[in-house]
Amino acid sequence: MELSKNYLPATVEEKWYQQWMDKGYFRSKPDGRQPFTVVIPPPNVTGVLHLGHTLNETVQDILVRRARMSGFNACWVPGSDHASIATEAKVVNMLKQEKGIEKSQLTREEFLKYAFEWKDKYGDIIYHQIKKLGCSCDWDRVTFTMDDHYYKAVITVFIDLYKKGVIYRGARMINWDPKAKTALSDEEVEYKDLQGKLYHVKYAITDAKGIATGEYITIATQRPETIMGDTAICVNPDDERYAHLKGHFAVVPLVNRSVPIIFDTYVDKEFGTGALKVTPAHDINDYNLGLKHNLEIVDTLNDDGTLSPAAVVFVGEDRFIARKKVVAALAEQGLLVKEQEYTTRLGYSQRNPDTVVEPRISTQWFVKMAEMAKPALDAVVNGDVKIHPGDRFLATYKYWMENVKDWCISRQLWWGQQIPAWYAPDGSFEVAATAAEAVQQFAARSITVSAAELKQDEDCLDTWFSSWLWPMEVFNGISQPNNEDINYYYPTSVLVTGQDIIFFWVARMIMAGLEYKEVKPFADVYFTGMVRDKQGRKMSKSLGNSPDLLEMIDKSGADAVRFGIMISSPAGNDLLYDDSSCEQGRNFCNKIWNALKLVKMWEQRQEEDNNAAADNFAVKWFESRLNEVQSEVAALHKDFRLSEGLKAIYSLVWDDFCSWYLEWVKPGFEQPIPASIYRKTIYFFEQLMQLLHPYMPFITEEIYQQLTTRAEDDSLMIKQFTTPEAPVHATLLEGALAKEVISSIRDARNKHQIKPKDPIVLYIETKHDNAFKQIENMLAKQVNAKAIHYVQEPVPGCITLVIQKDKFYLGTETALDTTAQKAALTKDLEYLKGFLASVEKKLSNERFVQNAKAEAVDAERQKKADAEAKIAVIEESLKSL
RNA sequence: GGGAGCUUAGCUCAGCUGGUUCAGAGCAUCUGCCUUACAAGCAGAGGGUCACUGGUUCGAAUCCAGUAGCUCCCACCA
Repeated sequence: MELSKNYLPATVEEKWYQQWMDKGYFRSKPDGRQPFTVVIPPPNVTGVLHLGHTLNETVQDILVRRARMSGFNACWVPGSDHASIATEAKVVNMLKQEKGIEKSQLTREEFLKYAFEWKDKYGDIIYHQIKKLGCSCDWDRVTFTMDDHYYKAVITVFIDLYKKGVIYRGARMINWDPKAKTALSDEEVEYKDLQGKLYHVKYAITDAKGIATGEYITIATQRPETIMGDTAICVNPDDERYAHLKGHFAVVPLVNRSVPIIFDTYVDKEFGTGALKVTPAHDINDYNLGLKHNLEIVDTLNDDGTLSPAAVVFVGEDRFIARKKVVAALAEQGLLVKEQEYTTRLGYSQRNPDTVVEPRISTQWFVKMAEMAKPALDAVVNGDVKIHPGDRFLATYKYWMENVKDWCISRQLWWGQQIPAWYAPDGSFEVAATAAEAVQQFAARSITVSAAELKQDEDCLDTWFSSWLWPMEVFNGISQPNNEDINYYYPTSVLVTGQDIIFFWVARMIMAGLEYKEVKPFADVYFTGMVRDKQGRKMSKSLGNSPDLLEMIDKSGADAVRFGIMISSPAGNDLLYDDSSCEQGRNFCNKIWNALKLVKMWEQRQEEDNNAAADNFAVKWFESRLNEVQSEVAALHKDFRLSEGLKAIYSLVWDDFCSWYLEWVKPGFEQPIPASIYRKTIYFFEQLMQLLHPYMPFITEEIYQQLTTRAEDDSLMIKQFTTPEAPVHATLLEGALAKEVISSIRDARNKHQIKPKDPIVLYIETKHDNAFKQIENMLAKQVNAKAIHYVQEPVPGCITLVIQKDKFYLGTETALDTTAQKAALTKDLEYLKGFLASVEKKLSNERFVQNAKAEAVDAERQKKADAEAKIAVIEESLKSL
């Protein structure tokens, strides 16, 4: 069969993925082997694969494939996350834009119907993309966080934790997203620095009887629209400026409400005016002050961020418009003292990045974290769960776990697991899986209600409250404890994820795993970096700098994309994406393809021989290089240094195999090749493809199948690695010498401008003729020599080279510049003399000889001897010039 | 305000337990080649006082301290 000029990935990739699927190679069932389990970090169900995923999935596939080829029963579970808030927002948007329906017009059931339709329509897109990438997931195990069994597991855990007293319901200051109209957890708030204004506003003072003293107190605030919610003015008790105001009151402008002046050391005398307005309903600090001083709470905002009737003025206005109006009104009444530029930090909703989060008091459900955090912290500190790379995140993890706050898990959304709390008409509630169970629980408290009277909590649970069960529930580990799968596959082997969700997800999975299985959920965590563009910016839709993955694959092939992403992504570092890396990957594929074409040309030209390979220096040299890199890659994998592993393989294939080995064993034009060498070459090629397979699965399988006829069930994907033999260093030297001789002669030719087509005559002055005689033909071809002679003394009129302890004379028709030659040799000589001097200096330093390790001293002595010998040779050559 | 990390060729990074065969790799650049596997290629080359300043040591890119710059995380100062 004629092989195409260039490698064409499209058909190859399609073909092999289908075959692997058909043969069931991705499937895993518990058996006698050791499992290697990976659960995918579930992408959002309605999302599309971006470069960040691509990096993650590629890393996972490399680990899984290598494990599968190393005797493990590899199981990679794919799936997706219902992504409560993000998906609900998308569905709401879609309904509005496509059908003109507002969410408020729908019942919960109607809305969920639309949401599931949406999921059915778009949910598979991301799986297609993962398949395109070549990922070897077990597609029979696809899990979705809203699957029935998963839903049940989440509810079970909620009820269990409630019964244990870990989950509670209460009114607390939480972060409110006025756009999504839901509570958020602290982790879902992202802070950004902003240029804002600090408004100085004066409040009239009245005495204890409410009579104006004519005095004013000036406070500073960034949020004048909240003054209607003020319930006190606070000053530092040590502040002499305000000491006389004890027992006095201040009048809140615009609403003319009288509020007490209170004293607390919390207030910084130096900041602003030293007087603080206290608005317990809209600021966490004020809330805490309010609790301490028993202040009234006046909530002046609606859930959509507009002013509520409690604000009295500007009711119904958006908070930011109200701010302007309040400022104008204050100015008009002469109460605005001044405006000051001020840099501040505002919290934004992670899922609605343009929406400023509002601190708000609200009744929500919380998980007590302190208790659960302890064992999860220990697991990481004592190395039961290892974080890679290194301990870069250990400090952060520790800090977070030691200062963890309770987790707000209720969301005022419909897309998610509905909270299993049942309220009786009197407002009391029971937590139970069903209304019927709740009725019984009420009965146990002597409250008689019927199921029909009970109302289930309207809220649903935070997405992360389902994802933290992921490593267990993908194997039904919560919904059906002790089933065969969970017992076999859990704990998983390694978790590959982005460092940005260490608290959202990683830490909480460790907590849940320890709570419900009493075993950590994974042995290793591998953090990949952020994907950035060439300018170092994060990839984002709004910047439009996120390339389309499918386009990339269409253009260069999945292998090339995988290569590009891995080669530019050192362990844990940010990935700076650049088209040129994928191009490098594509070029690499083409290189491999062409090596195949070359080798295939020899197939019909084999000539039976007497095992020439056994004695061939090129074969021996490459074999030891191969072994060396095989061991190196294995070692690198243990540390998750995948990018370095790929680099090593790349260089082995391109430089050692293609540039040196194949050139060395390549027969002349239409000449035969010794069969033993041909067989060795095929074997090497196969080994290379196997080593590379986890990184670039498609092309390696294709080459493997092309190299020779294979049995029906012979696939590189499941071919097991054999243990590499110990490297043979002796033969390495010979190869290394040959490389050096060839490169040096080529360099000399270049420097003396000898045209590539002009042959030279090569004279070799050496003590070991035999070594060179064996490689004579190859050498002649590699440096374009028409003849090789062995001499005992310098040949006049030639270019002289000294390589190790041998001398080479290049005879040429081209006119030579002896001065240049002399200059070159002199340069070498100077370097060597300098080198020798430093070695001698070191050796003459008694303290070095006494204190340094014996090997170090010996090494220096050896260096000295070598340098001296070489200097002698060069001096001799110079003389003869 | 607290913590962590980074600073090595134009760019992205290796360099583990300190020793001038460790100052490296890839990409980029330059030179010469359409040599019958590959121009998506081949053969070569140039390029860095290892951020700065001290210290430890016989010896430091490598260990320690300080300085500067960058990045990230955390934090309730209006």
